[in-house]
Amino acid sequence: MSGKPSQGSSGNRAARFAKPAPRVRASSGDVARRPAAGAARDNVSLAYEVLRGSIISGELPAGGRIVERTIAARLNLSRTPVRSALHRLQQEGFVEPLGSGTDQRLTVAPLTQEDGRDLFLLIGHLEGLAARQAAQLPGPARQPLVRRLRTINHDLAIEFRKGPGINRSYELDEQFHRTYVDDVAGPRVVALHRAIKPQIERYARLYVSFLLDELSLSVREHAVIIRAIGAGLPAAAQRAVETNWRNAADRLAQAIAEHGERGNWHLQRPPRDNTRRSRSRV
Amino acid sequence: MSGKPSQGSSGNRAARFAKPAPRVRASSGDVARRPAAGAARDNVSLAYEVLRGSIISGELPAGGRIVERTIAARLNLSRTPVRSALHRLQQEGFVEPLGSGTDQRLTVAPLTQEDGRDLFLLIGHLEGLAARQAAQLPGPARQPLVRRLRTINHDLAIEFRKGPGINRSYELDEQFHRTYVDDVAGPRVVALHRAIKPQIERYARLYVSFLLDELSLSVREHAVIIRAIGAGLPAAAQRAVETNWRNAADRLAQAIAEHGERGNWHLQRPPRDNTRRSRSRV
DNA sequence: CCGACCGCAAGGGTATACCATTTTGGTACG
DNA sequence: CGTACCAAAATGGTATACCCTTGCGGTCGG
Repeated sequence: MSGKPSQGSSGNRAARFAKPAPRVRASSGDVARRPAAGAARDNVSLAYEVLRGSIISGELPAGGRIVERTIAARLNLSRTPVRSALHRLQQEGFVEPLGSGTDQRLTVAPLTQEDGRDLFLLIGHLEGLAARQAAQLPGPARQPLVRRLRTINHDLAIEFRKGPGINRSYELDEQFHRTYVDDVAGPRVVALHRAIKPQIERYARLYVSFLLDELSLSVREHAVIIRAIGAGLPAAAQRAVETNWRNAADRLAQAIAEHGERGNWHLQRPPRDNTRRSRSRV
Repeated sequence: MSGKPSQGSSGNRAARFAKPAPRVRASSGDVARRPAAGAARDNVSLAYEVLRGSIISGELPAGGRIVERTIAARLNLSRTPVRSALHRLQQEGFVEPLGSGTDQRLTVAPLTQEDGRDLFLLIGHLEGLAARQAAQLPGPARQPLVRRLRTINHDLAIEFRKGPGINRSYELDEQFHRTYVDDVAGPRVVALHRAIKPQIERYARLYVSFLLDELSLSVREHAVIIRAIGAGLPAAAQRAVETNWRNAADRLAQAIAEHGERGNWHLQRPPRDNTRRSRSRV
């Protein structure tokens, strides 16, 4: 996730207009120089994805301020799509308003022990619902699913035996859970899951060591999940998934307690905005 | 609001560069007549609430098209806040895009059997999480909660004995569930609940008779919930709540099966009586 | 020396103008 | 009479200019 993804790649036509210095002065007049107004259909998605990625990766530090204009300039977009993206991120919980009521100063949501716990539990229950429904599928539809789950969990186990192959483990775990959620849950649950789950990665990245520990234990718990789904036991499947996540939540809470929280202490400032200098006049 | 003097710029490309307008700095003459620019702080909230209310009440029919400009005109706002509100509603599921891929035509989300079921189950599991946490509260904090729940459920029972006092029953049921969610669940769960729960009312309004039937049965199920929370049994509390909602979901599915779905006939055009005839030329 | 006032800049909200795309309805041609 | 093409309008996306509130720092008076 390099800092400047704006140019080229993925057909972003809007970026074709390189404008490093947003010193827009001269002609407020008109459109003549505007690159493309309604060109790209998904500039808002672009902004959304870039921002989300930056938050997840930690490039935008937890607790740090987020400024529409700055982001817009960085992405070479206007504030409008950026604003939309920020609203969405706010609703999903990646970003949260800081100031008092009327003032909507945005910040990157901090990573706290309590929030982490809520988050993990929430995901656990979302996935619990999916697992229950998976176990209720008719046999013919259930068996392929179970097979896929088994394969993934098997790979996960192998990954651990191979040693500290870090990243792939996380991805496999994610894939495991996604498998029974995306295929069987209703669109609402899937959408919710897709919106919320990535936030777990924020915590995961910070406490990798603990996470890995947790993951290796998960292999066993996954087996329980698979068995319950395979046997068509909804309650057991749900319980197994929820337990899996509850354990993870406990682990995370412990890790945070030891390592401290991030971003809960609002002091961050990117060194970039040191434009204070010009003020000495008056 | 119909005084729209600015004749569309549809065809006059030539006239565009009649105005170089290199200055425009000091005198903002042509814009000054605007009544209130940043006057109200929460026009977007206003739009959001009005729209949500209209959707819930059925004033905006399920499956009907939603048009930014129309709404904006109706509310005497510009498209910007309306757009924000619509995005939010879309994310929450009140509104959904219809057209093909790139085209983002918005419609009021239809009420289908499947969606209704998913919705009820989802809420059930969300509240199940809350109930579990409620049962895990320390005794001193749990008892007042239990007392409140008992009172509400008691009122609900009375309401039924009084006869067909319709609306209050629904409200009491809602209050019952809100009581253990808002007080004990984490902010994430509460926010989610607040965003999603109102959508249930859309279904409730359509199938009132079935809902009332269901509600009268709920009194007994609520008692089970109260007992479980009071006794501090997380698993039982969770199960009771989920069962409550699962039953409701079954009832709803049955009701929809009998009465038919609303808004699923994907055919544009709610009323056709509108002003269409500006096209008289040609 | 400390506290209150003033003023500027920062930052989010709103209105508006423009654009691209898709839909639609009509007309002309087969 | 049906179909294909064309033009207008409908509709959502984007950029931009302006507004208002708030926070912060400096200056001035007690």
